[in-house]
Amino acid sequence: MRLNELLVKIKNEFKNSLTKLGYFDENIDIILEIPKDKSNGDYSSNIAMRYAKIARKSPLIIAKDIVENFNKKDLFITNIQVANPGFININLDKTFLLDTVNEINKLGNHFGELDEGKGEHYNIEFVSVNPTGALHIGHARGAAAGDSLSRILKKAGYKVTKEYYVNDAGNQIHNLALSIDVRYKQLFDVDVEIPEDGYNGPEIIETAKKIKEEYGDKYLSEDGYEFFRDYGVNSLLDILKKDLADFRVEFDVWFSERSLYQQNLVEKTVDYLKEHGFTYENDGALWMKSSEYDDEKDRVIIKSDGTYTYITPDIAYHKNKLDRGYTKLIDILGGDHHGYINRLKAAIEMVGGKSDLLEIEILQMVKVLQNGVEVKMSKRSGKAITLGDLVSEVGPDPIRYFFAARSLNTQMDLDLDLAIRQTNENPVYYVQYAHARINSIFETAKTKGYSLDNLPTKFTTITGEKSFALISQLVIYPDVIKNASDLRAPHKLVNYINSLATAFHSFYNDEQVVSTDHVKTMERLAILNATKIILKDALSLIGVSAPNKM
RNA sequence: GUUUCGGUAGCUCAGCUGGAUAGAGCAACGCCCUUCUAAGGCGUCGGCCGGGGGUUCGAAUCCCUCCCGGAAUGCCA
Repeated sequence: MRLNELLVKIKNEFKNSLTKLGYFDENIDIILEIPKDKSNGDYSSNIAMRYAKIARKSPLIIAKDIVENFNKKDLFITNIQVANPGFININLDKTFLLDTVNEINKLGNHFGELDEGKGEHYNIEFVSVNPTGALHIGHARGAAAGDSLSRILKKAGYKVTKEYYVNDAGNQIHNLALSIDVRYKQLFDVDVEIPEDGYNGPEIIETAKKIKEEYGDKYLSEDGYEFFRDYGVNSLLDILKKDLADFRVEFDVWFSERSLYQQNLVEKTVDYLKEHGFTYENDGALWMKSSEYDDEKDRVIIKSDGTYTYITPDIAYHKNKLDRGYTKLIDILGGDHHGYINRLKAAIEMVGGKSDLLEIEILQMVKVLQNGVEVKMSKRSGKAITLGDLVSEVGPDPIRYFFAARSLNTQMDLDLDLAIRQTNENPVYYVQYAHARINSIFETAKTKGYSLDNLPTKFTTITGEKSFALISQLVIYPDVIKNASDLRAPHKLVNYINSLATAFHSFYNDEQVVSTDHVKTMERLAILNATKIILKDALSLIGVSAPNKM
């Protein structure tokens, strides 16, 4: 029997006991939680306190009554008792927990997979940075968050499509083309300057150089605007893809904004809005009535000069996503986009979707510090610290871990000096070290003639407090997945990984694993094998590697 | 002004779907390597949980209000 089944049975027995007492009320959930302090038992219920009002008795008396009517038979309960001010604390037969070790060793990295998303297909859009320059550190947070969240949702049983919306049409691409044009001409000593809204990043110069190498001075004499634009988009997209891949972030779909125009989807969407009476003209522009759907005001979708605003193709894009049949759209956007939420949701409703089909997760800004001073990130100026540089310097692990460790809606400071430092000040090494240490124990065991092939499934020598502290961490892994998935909170997983690593390190200092006692050694190896599986799997969900050696 | 995120240990942050003495990492200090990796363990120090009201048996957590900081408030993207 699995732990979850046992907990359900225990809850049922609480229900029985309450029914016998004549208190039971369906509206009050019976909750079992794991107390912070182990001396309060393995599980604890506040049920007596919650019934105090209904029963009109003191929680302590109710708790006593519940316990007296509680039938412990076949519930693996070694102790059940009442504590002030009315908690009911339960201790489970410790050996029961050991079954989870067997389950992990049997299922491997499939342990913790849930069945939450039956029939659901999520589309999760993130990064979606314009292809006008390299990714900088600020963008890395979105990449890390979206990717980690996707992995967690998949683990929880959801079907997930990761998507990047490529803004390859519109004004910024126009500026990109002009910027490349200037850089190209400068390579031939033509006296031209980057326009005011142009891009100054080194990638632009690199792109111009590549064009010069391949095509020589061809575009000095003929107009290269369209060529520069298309070449630039492709070239910069390649850079983005590589930087993301190095950061262990891959996308299933790269969706081109321009493809919307090619299929007339933007025009059709505008027509749809017009036909359904969601628009009106004013001051020579076309407005949508978003204020009728929780947006603070109406928004222009066709400017008086006849061009679209930023949101117009984006509405067509989101309609397209809905048409593709996803059951939920998750957009991960930067903190500067929060004013965008309501107008996009309004638009979703106008094109026929329910507003809760679209879920927008806002990432707060990252303040980057170097030598204790804030560094401003700007793609226009080209002065930003790029993700690619950072990853090639320290690898993806510290950065992925750092971003995953914070909840999405906290404004965080990134201390570059600390991120780069490869010492114990950097918390990622603490958890990776746990994994490497386990592997090292396995190596030692092998040289002493032990094999991991036939791990024991019965345990007779596991008694230490640290052992059970470690095992109880393993046991809750599926709950952590569910929680992180439900709350869209990758950092919950990081907290867990940390606790697991702590439990292991503590165990390590307390128990000698490899010894001449065959039974003791094999049983400990079995627990560590399970620990290693979970550590590695949990780290993989946040895109961090689990090295065997450090 | 409005919207929104935040204010918890010296620093960076968890805890916020109400629970038992408020946690972690780093920093500081002290112990622990003839035995599986000391990037480790164990311990000490450190807190009006921004202020004030309220709800509750119980509030860092929920409600109201005020203060402080960031972000957004474009026919930019």
